[in-house]
Amino acid sequence: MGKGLETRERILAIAEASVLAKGFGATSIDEIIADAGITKSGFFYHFKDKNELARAMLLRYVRSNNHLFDDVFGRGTQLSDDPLQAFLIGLKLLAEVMADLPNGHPGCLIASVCYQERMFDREVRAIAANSVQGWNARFRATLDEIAKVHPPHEAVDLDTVADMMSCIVDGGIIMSKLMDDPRRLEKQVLAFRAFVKMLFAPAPASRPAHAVSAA
Amino acid sequence: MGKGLETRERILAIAEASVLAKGFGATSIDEIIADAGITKSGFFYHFKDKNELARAMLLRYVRSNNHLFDDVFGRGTQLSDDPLQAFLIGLKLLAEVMADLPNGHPGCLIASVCYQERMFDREVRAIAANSVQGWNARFRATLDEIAKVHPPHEAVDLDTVADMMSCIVDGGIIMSKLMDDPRRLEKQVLAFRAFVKMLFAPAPASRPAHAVSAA
DNA sequence: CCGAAAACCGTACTTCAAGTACAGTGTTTT
DNA sequence: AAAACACTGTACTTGAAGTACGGTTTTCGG
Repeated sequence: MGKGLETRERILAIAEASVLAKGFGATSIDEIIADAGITKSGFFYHFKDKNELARAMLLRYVRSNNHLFDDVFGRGTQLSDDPLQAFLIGLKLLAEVMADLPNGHPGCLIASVCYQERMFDREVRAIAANSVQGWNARFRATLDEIAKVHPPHEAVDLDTVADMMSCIVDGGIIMSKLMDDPRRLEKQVLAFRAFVKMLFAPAPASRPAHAVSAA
Repeated sequence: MGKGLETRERILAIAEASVLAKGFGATSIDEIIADAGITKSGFFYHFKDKNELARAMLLRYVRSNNHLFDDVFGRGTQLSDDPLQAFLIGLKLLAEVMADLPNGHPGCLIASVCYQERMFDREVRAIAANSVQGWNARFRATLDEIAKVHPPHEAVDLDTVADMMSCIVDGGIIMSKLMDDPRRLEKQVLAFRAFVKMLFAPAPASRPAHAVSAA
């Protein structure tokens, strides 16, 4: 990585942390440059204004999230030929990754943008919307594969189940941040996993409906 | 309502809309007072600073949300003696309310605070955390009632299922705002409803496991 | 090793919002 | 009629966003 890209990356990382902690409007350029050890001129050399910073931050975030999903669900398909088992393995791995973040999940930039939409131009909002749409389509395709082999037990819309994945993660992040308990997010992902399992897994004949109680 | 309270309420409503659209840090007092038709002095007569405004906004939001929950789930218990059916009715009503909001759900102030935590003092963050904790406890109690009558089919942690309710709503709000489609939120609530149903409802003997396909 | 492009630094400035301070005014309540 | 309430008006300080632009150092291909 060249020196220019390195500085740019440092700015983006610092800005992301600040935006997730204080919001975009309250993130000051003076603070960013102080943390990055550069001057204001240096900042504006890399980004012509705050909107360009936002665009770059978002693209960076989306790329890293895509890598994460490729990683965990790719591993899932390596470990099982059954699409349902592969997805369940991927969800378990995802939950583990979420739980292993040292200070908990720092937050979802997409959600942050969503709650400050009027601060951004159309392009930034489009990046956010398209990314989520892409993730939903990805999960929808996975669910289709599963449904081909394991017809669902309940007549639910698979698009909605695919959406649910993103909703659970975003909601789980909020919950875990609010309660200052990283494990809340892990548990939500595992609860979604249980939902998928209940929806598609063949009913085990050995376990009658009333045998298990969690109360 | 006295004249003072009326102005105060007007300020809070305008501020809430602005915070949900732009974030707390980017919400300017000048804009609020312009919309409210008062002067800056008038604003500071009601709230000594922005943190006091945040505190009042949050309390207002929590109260109105509590009323909504009391309303829909209260109606549910009126309409059925079975705790599961009552909860399912409440969820259906909640989904309807969410879908009937004219411009979609404006956003969750708790989530907004969560994504701008460093902007607020400890008290504001405590209000947010306690409120969600309260809702979780409420849903947990409901689930306990249900589990007494209908033992769950899967060994899931009921605290996590209770959390899931808030997660789905917050995630659904983000999703529907992002996609500019209010029905996304409604569908998420109904999907959670399907989850609860699958978890507790007695398996209908008339419908074998492989009879339904949504693909 | 040299020159040009890249990657900055320094200074000065304008604009705008947050928040403070405080004196004054009309209205309502007791 | 007095006091409390609900504001208005003016003036100020502080700080961040963003502009402008000239100067300096570092890097890298030829």
